[in-house]
Amino acid sequence: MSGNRPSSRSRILAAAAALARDAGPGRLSLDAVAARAGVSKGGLLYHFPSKAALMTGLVENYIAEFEARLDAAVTPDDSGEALMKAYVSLSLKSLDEKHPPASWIFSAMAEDPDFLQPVNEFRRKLLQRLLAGSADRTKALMAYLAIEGLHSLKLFGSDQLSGDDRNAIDAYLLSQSTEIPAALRE
Amino acid sequence: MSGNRPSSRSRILAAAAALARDAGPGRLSLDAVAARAGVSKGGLLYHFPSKAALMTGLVENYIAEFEARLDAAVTPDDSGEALMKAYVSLSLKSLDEKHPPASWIFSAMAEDPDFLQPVNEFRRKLLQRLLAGSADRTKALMAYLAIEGLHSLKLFGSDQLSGDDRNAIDAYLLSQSTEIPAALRE
DNA sequence: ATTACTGTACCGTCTGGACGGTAATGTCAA
DNA sequence: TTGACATTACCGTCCAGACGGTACAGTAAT
Repeated sequence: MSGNRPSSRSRILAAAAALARDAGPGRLSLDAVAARAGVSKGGLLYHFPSKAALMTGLVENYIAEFEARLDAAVTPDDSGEALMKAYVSLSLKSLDEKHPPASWIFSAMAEDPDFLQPVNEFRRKLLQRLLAGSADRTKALMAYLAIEGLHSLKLFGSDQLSGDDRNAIDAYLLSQSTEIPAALRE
Repeated sequence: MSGNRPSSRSRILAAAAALARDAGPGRLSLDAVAARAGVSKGGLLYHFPSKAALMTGLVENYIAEFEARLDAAVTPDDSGEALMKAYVSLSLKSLDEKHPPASWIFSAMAEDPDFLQPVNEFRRKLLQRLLAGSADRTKALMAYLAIEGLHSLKLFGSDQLSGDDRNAIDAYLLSQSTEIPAALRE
């Protein structure tokens, strides 16, 4: 779907994401995005004929990128647990990136919650795969939910966790996803 | 701060929350809120002189209500673990209510992320109390994060968890928060 | 007289989006 | 080789509508 143009289209997407982060989710106007991307409004509308199309583009871009990163980390020797490990470390790592998580989500949500449907479906399937390959379903679920919680905290800009606590959780999550016997703990 | 008027003020708050849920976070206009609350726009602005005041009202109302429910469930025999137990069961229960979580959060976020600062601070203090009274800090953190994750899923309208999985998580979380020795599991 | 509104009219700003250009590049037949 | 047309990738302007907020006159209960 997405071509190999490094230029305007992807610059617009990046500008939209950055703007949602910096200016607040409700300030994501086409004018502002165009200005930030160094494109005229007409130019923006050429690539994304409506604001809805921009949002869809953001969503699809996010899913594609996440999927690619996950696939790159796992390679089809897919041992079930390997996927979980990749997911955990990828998610944890993405939390600390300079453009942390998908803050444009709020903009999409504000525009219309339905835009997130593809994301939800993608995550649903992912969780399915994660659970299918896990020795302890409840533990896997807990790990998934905890990561979701970490993302949520970050997304809402809260500063609830101390660095030590965050490290402890990271270590716990990573160790959980690597254990082989799943019966001898502590 | 909030008085004992059962009438317009609280009706407006309820209408705003309902509208954010039904019409989408971005459709929360003063006109729409006034109409839904059965109040004229002038009347709305009498109680909340600006949209910002409305948002602040929503936030304060939420915190006050949550705090009251938590206090009601725990009574100052505060055994540390008792608070965690109350928090877990209260959170789990609130997930299944007909007006599930605070969906107006997205509206506040869209308006200005700073509106959520009081919420974040409240949660931060709560987490501190939760962790202070816990035997196993990492476990407590995991429980908190998992609940956060559950809320996040609900908030984003995703349908990722099957009923069985949700039940398993509920049971696990509840059992975790009730255990006394914290060493014999399974 | 004060409180708690209702109702109407209005204003300035912002926003999505439609629209009409236009310059550069490519395609293709004569 | 050249002229005719098509496509791509934009630019800049304009507009109708929505929105937050103001102003103010009126009303009904306390």
